Amino acid sequence: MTKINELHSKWMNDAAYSSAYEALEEEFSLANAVIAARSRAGLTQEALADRMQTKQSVIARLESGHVMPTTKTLEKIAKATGSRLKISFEPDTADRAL
Amino acid sequence: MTKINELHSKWMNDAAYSSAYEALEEEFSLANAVIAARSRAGLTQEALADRMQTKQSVIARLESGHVMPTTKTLEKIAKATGSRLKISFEPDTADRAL
DNA sequence: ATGAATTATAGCATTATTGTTATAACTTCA
DNA sequence: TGAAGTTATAACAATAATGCTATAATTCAT
Repeated sequence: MTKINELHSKWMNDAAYSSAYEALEEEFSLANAVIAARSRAGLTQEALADRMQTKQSVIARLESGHVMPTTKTLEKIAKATGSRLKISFEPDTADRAL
Repeated sequence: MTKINELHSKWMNDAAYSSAYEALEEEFSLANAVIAARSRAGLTQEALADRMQTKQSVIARLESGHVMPTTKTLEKIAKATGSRLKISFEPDTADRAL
């Protein structure tokens, strides 16, 4: 049981997820990106941790926004959630469409 | 003298910059992103280091691609180069335009 | 070629993230 | 309510990034 799709839809309009979406501080926004990636993949913290060969507490810590993770960790998250990590520095003054 | 704009144009078609642009490994691509951001800002490694309150060797190390920097460091780079750091996990299977 | 400027490497101390275990808090469901 | 499942916190060791100094290697201009 415990259909992960149900969990997904639950997460989509629930506590951590939606609240994280409001705050837009970089640090917090990164935590949100992690949560979003995991949510998309339909994984629990523990399941994601397993795929990353680490522990659930590590994921919780990342999603808490209390650490500034290394890009190595971000890469692992990307791979484990079936996503591609994109890091870029966008010029501040650039006034292009997207 | 030593107009940084000249340096910029020099970098634009030179060694590190263009060669880094070819290799597309994530790790190396990140180093490239750092180089590109610094290049756009028209800063030397030392000038960037100063703005980041660190040392030239640190920047060189980052651009060498031998470390997986923390997001804290990436944020500093963004601020110092007048850019905005963007980190995202893009779904692998997503087949959208951009 | 000489010298100045810029970048690359090395080594070590410091600091922060990560690994790990344990446990609490919270939610959902029977 | 009670149990299972999920997430949050704490504490500490291990690991890796960062800070720093010194110096080599490159590049560029004169």
